[in-house]
Amino acid sequence: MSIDTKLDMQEVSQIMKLLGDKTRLTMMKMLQAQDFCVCEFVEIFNMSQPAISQHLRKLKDIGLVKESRKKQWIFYSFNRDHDCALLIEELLQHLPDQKERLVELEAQGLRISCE
Amino acid sequence: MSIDTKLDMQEVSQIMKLLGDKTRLTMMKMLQAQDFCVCEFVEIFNMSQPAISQHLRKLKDIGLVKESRKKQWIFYSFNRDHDCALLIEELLQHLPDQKERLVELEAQGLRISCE
DNA sequence: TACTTATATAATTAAATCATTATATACTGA
DNA sequence: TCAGTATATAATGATTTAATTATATAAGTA
Repeated sequence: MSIDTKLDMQEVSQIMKLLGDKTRLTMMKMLQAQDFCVCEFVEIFNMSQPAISQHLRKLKDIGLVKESRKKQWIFYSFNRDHDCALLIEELLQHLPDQKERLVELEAQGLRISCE
Repeated sequence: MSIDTKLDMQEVSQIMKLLGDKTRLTMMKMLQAQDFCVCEFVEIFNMSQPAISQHLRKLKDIGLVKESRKKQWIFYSFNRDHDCALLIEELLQHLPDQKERLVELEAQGLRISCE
């Protein structure tokens, strides 16, 4: 049932703690589908920019997301190389996709496309 | 990939928050294999009885465990009827079994058997 | 270079969390 | 009924968490 050799209790509980916040859990669900930059999340969650930055930092510190700069924006992506990536992806499968949030963002013309 | 129709973000994040504590996560892993009573957990985790009771209460309040009295003991069991039971069981599969803890408990003669 | 936009960090505060001690409740058996 | 054991609840305090405001850094552009 698990491809990973068994994971560490300590590590998994820390990750669960991070996913125990609705904002971060939703972020991860969205990042499973595509990358987002900070300012998009600010709009999506209607939350202050530092609050968003701090959530992303926690996710980054524990290795669940990676960041990469593109032009003036910093995009965050799901880190599928993480030890617990499989566990997390399984978990996220149980959650509703957040399409409406993306649709709304696009409707407001706030989607950042960068290529 | 999921049998459950999609779960609620709010509910899942609350559950993840509960599993974000190493003691509770370990409890759930152990309860996946068999039932335990409070005093066994007190020994296993080497923690005060009220601390254990309060962890179990949180798990019970959110519906992850059920309790049943047997003689003077109260046994806790994994509630497989919970909405999120499947998700949780999947998650727990990734964790190492806690056999050593049980072995140690038995070695100390502190396992409560009740039938 | 100076201005604007995007993001990060620091300081602060309110609320939540977790363990402890003290106490109450409930069952068992003499 | 009383004593002992098992468990729950309440009160308290230390620590952590998550948001805010203020400020710093870095890139883009006129």
